Amino acid sequence: MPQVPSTRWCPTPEQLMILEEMYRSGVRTPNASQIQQITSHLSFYGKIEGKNVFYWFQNHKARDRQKLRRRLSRQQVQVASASLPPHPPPQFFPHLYQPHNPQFFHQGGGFQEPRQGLDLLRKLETCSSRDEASPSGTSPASIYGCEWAAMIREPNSGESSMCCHSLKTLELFPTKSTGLKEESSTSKSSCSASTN
Amino acid sequence: MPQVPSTRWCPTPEQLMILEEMYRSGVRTPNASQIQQITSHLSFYGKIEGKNVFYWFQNHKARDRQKLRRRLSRQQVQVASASLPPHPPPQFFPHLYQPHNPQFFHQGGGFQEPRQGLDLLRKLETCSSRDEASPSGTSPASIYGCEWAAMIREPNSGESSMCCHSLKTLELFPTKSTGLKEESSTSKSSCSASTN
DNA sequence: GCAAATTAATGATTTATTCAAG
DNA sequence: CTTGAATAAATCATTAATTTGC
Repeated sequence: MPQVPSTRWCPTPEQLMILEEMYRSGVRTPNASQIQQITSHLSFYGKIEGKNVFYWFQNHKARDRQKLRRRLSRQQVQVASASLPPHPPPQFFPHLYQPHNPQFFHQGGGFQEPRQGLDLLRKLETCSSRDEASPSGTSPASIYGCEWAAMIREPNSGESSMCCHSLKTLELFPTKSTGLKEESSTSKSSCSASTN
Repeated sequence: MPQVPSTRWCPTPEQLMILEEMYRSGVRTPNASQIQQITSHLSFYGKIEGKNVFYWFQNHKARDRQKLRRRLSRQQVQVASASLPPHPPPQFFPHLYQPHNPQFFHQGGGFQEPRQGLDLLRKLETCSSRDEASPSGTSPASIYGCEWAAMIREPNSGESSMCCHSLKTLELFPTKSTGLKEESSTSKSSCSASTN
């Protein structure tokens, strides 16, 4: 018997076919129960574990996003180079997100990812607009009492003079434009957004 | 047409670079005037507000500490495991799979389902659906065994049977192995014989 | 034709973000 | 401010495609 039987799962064509079909149907992040069932089902076509299903969806989703992002990024670069905006608007990718397929696992009315961390970006910057219902210290509104809050309360005073960036402390940081990876301007900053 | 201009700040690579450089230089908790200056400087590279800077340093500092703590913890674990096994490493949570964990009981209840993930993964590992046992020591999580299977069991959905491949929902994926459909979409179907 | 060498895909891990609760 | 939970992003690692010299 082979000493190194198999270090990793290798999906059979049937398994792959089914997984892709599910993905096309909108499955993105199956929960434990779903993974369990999928695994059971796919095990009919070959050895498979729950983690394989989990990883598959994770990777497939990620690489799908990656593909899209790269595509958009390229477009963005073209547009940006043509206009060269002062601040490149973070390009998000409003893309795939499961249209709650009723085909798969009637749970919770078809929703699978009720609150995927997609609209996560919404919160930080909008803190001022949702400060009302803040129970206590958790909301950003609570820190508005800090000294720095006074500063940001006056966007005008700041923005009008936002142009001068010659500061003693900041001088120390040469604006060396380090080569970012790919994805152009959205590499590390990971303006990860996804739409629900 | 900037579709939904994302309500929160997304640092540009330049901004991020500068912030990180400042952090490396020792900046941790800038006061209002410092934040003001930083904001002014960074606004050259993109839209930004004082609160963004404030939050960034706050979070970055926190995560840095966390990182350090984690690293130290890991080292200690290694040393401890080599010498004495006083108690399970702090990274592990023996009670993770407790059946009363509310996370896994929302599926049928019309509740929004919280995120899943690491915990789930932990459970998924080393839970083979076929006969062959996982090669000992391949994954770092063989410690959990198949606990996840028990965990994800739904209390009242009635579909907790994972033994049969024919699941009502999965029936929808016709296992038609009509030997075809190998088009461009499955160009990645590596492995196995009948690929393309 | 064939294997060693190289490259492309992709499974599996690790790390970083994010939100929410404490 | 801290910590837990759940990803998503980044990365590592292995397998399959393919290229290449013979």
